[in-house]
Amino acid sequence: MVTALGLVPTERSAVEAAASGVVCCAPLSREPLGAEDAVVLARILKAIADPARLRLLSLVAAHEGGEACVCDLIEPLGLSQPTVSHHLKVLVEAGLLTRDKRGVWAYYALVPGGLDALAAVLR
Amino acid sequence: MVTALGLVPTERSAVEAAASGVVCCAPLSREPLGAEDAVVLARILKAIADPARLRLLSLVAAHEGGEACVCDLIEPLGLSQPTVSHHLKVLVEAGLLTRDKRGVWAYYALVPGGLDALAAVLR
DNA sequence: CAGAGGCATGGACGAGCGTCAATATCGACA
DNA sequence: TGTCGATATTGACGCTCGTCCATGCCTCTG
Repeated sequence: MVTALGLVPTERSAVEAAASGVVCCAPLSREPLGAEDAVVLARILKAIADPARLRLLSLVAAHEGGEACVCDLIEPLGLSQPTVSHHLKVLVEAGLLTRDKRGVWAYYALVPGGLDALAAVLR
Repeated sequence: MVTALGLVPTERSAVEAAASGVVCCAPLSREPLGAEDAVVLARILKAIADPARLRLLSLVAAHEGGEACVCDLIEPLGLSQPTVSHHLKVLVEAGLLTRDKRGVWAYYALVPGGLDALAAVLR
C-alpha cells in the first residue's frame, strides 16, 4: 500500500497522516483493508474511543476561538489535571489536536480536517 | 438529552441506536458532548478501534452478496475461530453487523447506514 | 440414532488502559 | 534571584481487552 505521499504507513506517524488529510486508506466498504492499514486506523480510532477524550474534542471545538487551555477543561470534565493532560497528549499524538504553548499556558485546538478525514474512511 | 425516539440513552442499546440511524448525539464540533452521550459514543467507537474488527467489517462488506460466514473470515484474518467469533459478537452488539443463522452457517452483514451514522457524528 | 462439522461459550493468561497522588519542569513576576 | 502557578511526567493500582485452548451446542446427513 502506498499513500498519496508515496510512503508506507509505518514510515509516517499518525500525526502526519491525519494532518495531511490522508488517514491511511480507502473507505472501509470499498476494498478489503490491509493488515498494516488496519493497525494505523485502529490506533487513531483508539484515541477517540474514550468518553473523556470525546468530550475533550467537543469542549475544545466549542470553546471561544476554537482553542482552550488545560485549565479550561479540568472542571467541565471532572477529572484531575494530570489525567486531562494525559488525554490531551493522546489526542495530539493521534493527530487530532494541536498544542501551542504560550507562556505558562498550553492551548489546544482541533487539527483542521482531522475528524473529517477520519469520518471519510468509515464508509 | 433526548433522542429522536424520546428515550434516554441508557434505555436503548447501542444496537438500537445505530440501527435507527441515530447513534446518540449531535456532531462533535457543534456543541459540547454530554457525559452520558460520550459514554454511548465511546462504546461504539471501541468496537471498531481494533485492527481485527476493522478488517472484519471490510471483509464482510467486500464479500459477495455483502455477507460472509465465519468460515470465510478465519483464513484471511489469520486468527483462531473462537477469536473471530468473539470479534463478530462485539461488532453485532455495537450495532454495526447483523447475524443471520441459516442452517449450520452464521452469515454476517453490515447494518445499512451504521457506519455512515457513526461518521456523521465525527464532525 | 450416531457421527461430523460449523459456530459459540468459558476459562485463563499477558498486555494495555484510565485514573490518581506525588513530583518535576518551566515561565512569569516581584 | 526566589517564589508562585500552570502544565507535564512518573509510578502505582485496578480493570479491561485480545487471544488461545478446551469444550459445549446445534444442525445436517448417513
